Amino acid sequence: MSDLRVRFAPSPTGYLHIGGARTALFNYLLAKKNNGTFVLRIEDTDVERSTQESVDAILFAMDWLGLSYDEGPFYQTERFDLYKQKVQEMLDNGKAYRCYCTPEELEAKREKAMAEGRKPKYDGTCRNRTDQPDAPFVVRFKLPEDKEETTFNDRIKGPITFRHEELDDLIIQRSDGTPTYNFVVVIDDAEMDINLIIRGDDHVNNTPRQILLYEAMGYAVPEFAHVPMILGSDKKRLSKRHGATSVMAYQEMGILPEALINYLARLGWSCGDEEIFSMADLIEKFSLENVGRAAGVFNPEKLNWLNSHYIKTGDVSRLAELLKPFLTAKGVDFSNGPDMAAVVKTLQERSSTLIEMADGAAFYFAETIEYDEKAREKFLTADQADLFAVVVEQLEACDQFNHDGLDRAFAVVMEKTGLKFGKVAQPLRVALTGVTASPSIYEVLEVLGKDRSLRRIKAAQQALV
RNA sequence: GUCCCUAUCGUCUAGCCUGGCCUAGGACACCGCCCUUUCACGGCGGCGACGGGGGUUCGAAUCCCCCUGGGGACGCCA
Repeated sequence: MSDLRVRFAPSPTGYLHIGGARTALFNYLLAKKNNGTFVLRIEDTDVERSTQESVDAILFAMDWLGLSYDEGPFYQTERFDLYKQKVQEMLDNGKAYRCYCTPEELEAKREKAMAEGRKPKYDGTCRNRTDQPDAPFVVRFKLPEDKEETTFNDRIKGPITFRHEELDDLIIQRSDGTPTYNFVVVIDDAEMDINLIIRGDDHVNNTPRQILLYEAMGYAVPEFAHVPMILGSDKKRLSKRHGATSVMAYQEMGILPEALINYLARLGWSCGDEEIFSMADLIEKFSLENVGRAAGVFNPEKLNWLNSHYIKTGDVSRLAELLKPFLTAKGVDFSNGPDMAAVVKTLQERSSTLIEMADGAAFYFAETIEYDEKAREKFLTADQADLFAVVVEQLEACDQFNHDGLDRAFAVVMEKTGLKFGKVAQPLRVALTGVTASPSIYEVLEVLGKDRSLRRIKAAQQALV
């Protein structure tokens, strides 16, 4: 096989969908694995619905995911001359014809066919007409009649055969003169030397006609690999009502790109019992042979689990940077707070998203602690006065505000008060964080630092109920 | 409706091609126990599937057929 050339060809009519991201990922992976070329092409022949904002959003999302392309982005709207020329050639050599049927007529026939239980197909009304009325027309591809069926060997699904009687003469040029998807996709994939087309399952029905178009235009037919769709929890095609479908929505939810990549790759593909894959692992191990043939249900819990894994094992300073926008979004001013990296370290094992981490980190930066009412009633009571007095005394005397130093200080506190550590820790936790769940007390004290910690404890002494 | 695809725990899946190693393995979720200064992490254990029916075979999750379920397509969208 010649050098592998694959492509991702989104239509810019919205954000990058996670289904699209997955087919982009599979293309990218295979290209990298085989030292091939990954082409990005923007399918914007539907000028009505295509927008520059969508193009930007898609490019941005691909960049966030780390899916870089080797060629492109190519825009189909910039290639209309080529398509025009191809349409003319088709017309000239009798492989296409003008059709003057109106959309209304076609719609009526479609409905009639459906009602009668037949597959709606164009009936060929204009197929053999020779006149050229002065009326709007579309150009249709004349379905070749020399074969009864078309078969292709899908790299994922195996051999698939369509009887030509299921097909009809498809429109390759609209009445406004613009070319249609099924036509340009063939021209572009052929002209860009794409030899393996990896795309969504929903395109298998288009494949036989596209193959016929390749043949009609004298192009080599590429290989196809149709990846199954992603479904929602009700096994319906994944859509907004199942939750977020946009790649960038996951970023906003505090998901790391490597977690999304890992999740998307494992949805419908596997490698033994392995679950954790870096991009490098995927490039090394991915193969079409191990892609499943059935549609898969999107499972946010597993994505979250992967995300918690990547947060747990992620680089601290990177996470610190990623966390900042989430803190800002919460209205947390971290300009004078404790060291962000130190904060992150205490939260890595207890956060499954950056949102959770931001929630857990907010108390570090608070000017004054707002106590959870229940926590205050339980732990900041007047009978804790003696305990807090001893704690303040010992922490003020503590000259090493780290684990060992604090351990020595609290040994004294426990001895003087006769309390077990648990009885000391909880009231102190509420004093320092306002709530009953937080990173360990030593970590909190150390990250907060001596001054900030003492200020909070003293404030709590004033707030005892 | 017609055509195409598809079918292992609730979900993602291993196993299927090259039948016996499968009293079907892993992961998420869930439950329990342990660890423990809280919450988590972690460790251990549990729950839980070959859609149904026919074949072929000494033997089928694995091969064949039918049924059923699910998805997709049927556009002057892509």
